[in-house]
Amino acid sequence: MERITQQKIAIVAVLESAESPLTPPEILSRAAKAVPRLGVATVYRALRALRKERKIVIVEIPGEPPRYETATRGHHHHFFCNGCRKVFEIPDCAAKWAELAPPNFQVLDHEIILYGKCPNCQGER
Amino acid sequence: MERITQQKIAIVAVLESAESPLTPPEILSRAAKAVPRLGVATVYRALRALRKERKIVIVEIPGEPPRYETATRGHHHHFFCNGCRKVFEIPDCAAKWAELAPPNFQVLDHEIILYGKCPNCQGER
DNA sequence: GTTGCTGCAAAAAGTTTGCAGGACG
DNA sequence: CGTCCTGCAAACTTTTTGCAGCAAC
Repeated sequence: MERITQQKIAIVAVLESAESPLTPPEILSRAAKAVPRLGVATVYRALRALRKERKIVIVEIPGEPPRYETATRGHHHHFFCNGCRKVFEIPDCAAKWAELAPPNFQVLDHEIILYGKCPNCQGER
Repeated sequence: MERITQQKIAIVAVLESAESPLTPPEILSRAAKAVPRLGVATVYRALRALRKERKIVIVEIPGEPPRYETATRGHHHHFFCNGCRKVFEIPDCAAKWAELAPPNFQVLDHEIILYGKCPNCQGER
C-alpha cells in the first residue's frame, strides 16, 4: 500500500540526523542534497504519509511554523528559546495532567510547551 | 496613538460575549452584525492592535486555526474536545512546570493543552 | 506491467499590504 | 482638520491538488 521511495528515505534520514525539529522548507533543502529534483509538494505529501504511519510527529509551537521530528524519541515535550528561537527537547513528563481538567472531562492526551532562555541565550536581549 | 473605533469596539464585544475562543472568520461574521461593511483586513489589523495592547490573547492549538479570546480571564489553559472540536477553559494552573526543564534553562512562560472528550461527546465516535 | 509516487505548475487557504477616502480626537 | 483607520483589491505565504511521466513492487 505504502511504497518506500528515495524521497521518503531521504526525508526520514534528514529528520533522524536533525538536532531539533525542522520546518518543511528546512527539510526540503536538506533532503534535496540526496534527491536533487525534490519538490515542495513531495515533501508535504511525504510528511503527511509518514505522519499517518506514525514514523514522524508534528511539533507545533504557537507563533512558529510547524516543525517535524522522528517518532522514535518517545513521549516528551518541548522548550522554545525566546532568544535563538530554537526548539529543545524536554526529556520526561512526570505528571497527572488529567487532574487539571474539570470534572466529567475525559483527558486522552496533553501538550506542554515551556518558553524561556536556553543556556546560551541567558543574559542577552 | 491608538484610536477607539467602532470596529475594535465590535470585535472586543464579540470576544467578551463568546463562550469560547473564536477564529478570525467567526469574529468577522459576528462583528459584521454591528459593523456591516467590516472587512477581513480590518479584523486582522484590529486583532494585532488589540493583542499589542494586551486586550486580547491568541489561542493556538496544534492542527487548529488560531483563535482569540479576551485577556480578562487571567492565567488559564485549554481543553480541546476531539469530538465537537470546541475549546474549553481550564480554570487554574497549579504548577511548578519550571522543574521539567533541563538544568540551566530559564523558564519564563508555559503552555498546556489537554485533549479528550467533553461531557457531551463521551461515548460517541 | 500495474499502480502509486514524483515534479511541476496552478489553485486554495490564510494573512498582509497599498492606497484613496472616511472617521476619530 | 490632521492623521490614523477602514474597505477593497491585490500581493504574499504556506499548503494542497491536477496531471503526465517515472519508479517501486
